[in-house]
Amino acid sequence: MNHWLMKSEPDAFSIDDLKRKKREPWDGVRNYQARNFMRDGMRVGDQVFFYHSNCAEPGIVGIARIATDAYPDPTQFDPKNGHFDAASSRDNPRWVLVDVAFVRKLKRTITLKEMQALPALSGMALVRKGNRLSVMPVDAEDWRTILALE
DNA sequence: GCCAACGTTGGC
DNA sequence: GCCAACGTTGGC
Repeated sequence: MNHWLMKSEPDAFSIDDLKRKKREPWDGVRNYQARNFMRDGMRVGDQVFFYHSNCAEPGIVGIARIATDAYPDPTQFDPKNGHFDAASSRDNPRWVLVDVAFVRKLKRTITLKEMQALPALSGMALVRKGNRLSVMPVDAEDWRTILALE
């Protein structure tokens, strides 16, 4: 079982949105590294930290679960969609997504600030300066360390 | 294949 | 809203 972290801007899609909808296609990822993690790394049942970015208190707010294998992201084919990619085709889709299912909210937000302050997490991609990846793996040990903060 | 210009991400 | 970091694009 692998562990992951996925970022979302709460103004666009928050942990409460996922709780309400129970399950959601994680569309709009347009970064090759993030895509490759979804396509090649994720397996159904993997656990995910749901992270709120670009907001007043960035941090991990909940846990989700990978509900499907990767499949083509339909938004890349829709010219009216903000994530449309004219260079992609249905025969050879460039972008994929996975469905993500709600598991639970954390009792509190584990903030980016406190994770940055923990020496045990200094190796985590999330806390490295300039990190912009929206989908990333989380070590089993880091996963436990973070959950213990809750 | 280099690299400048440009666009985006995301913390602050 | 600012800006640092970083990915992508495209001219050469």
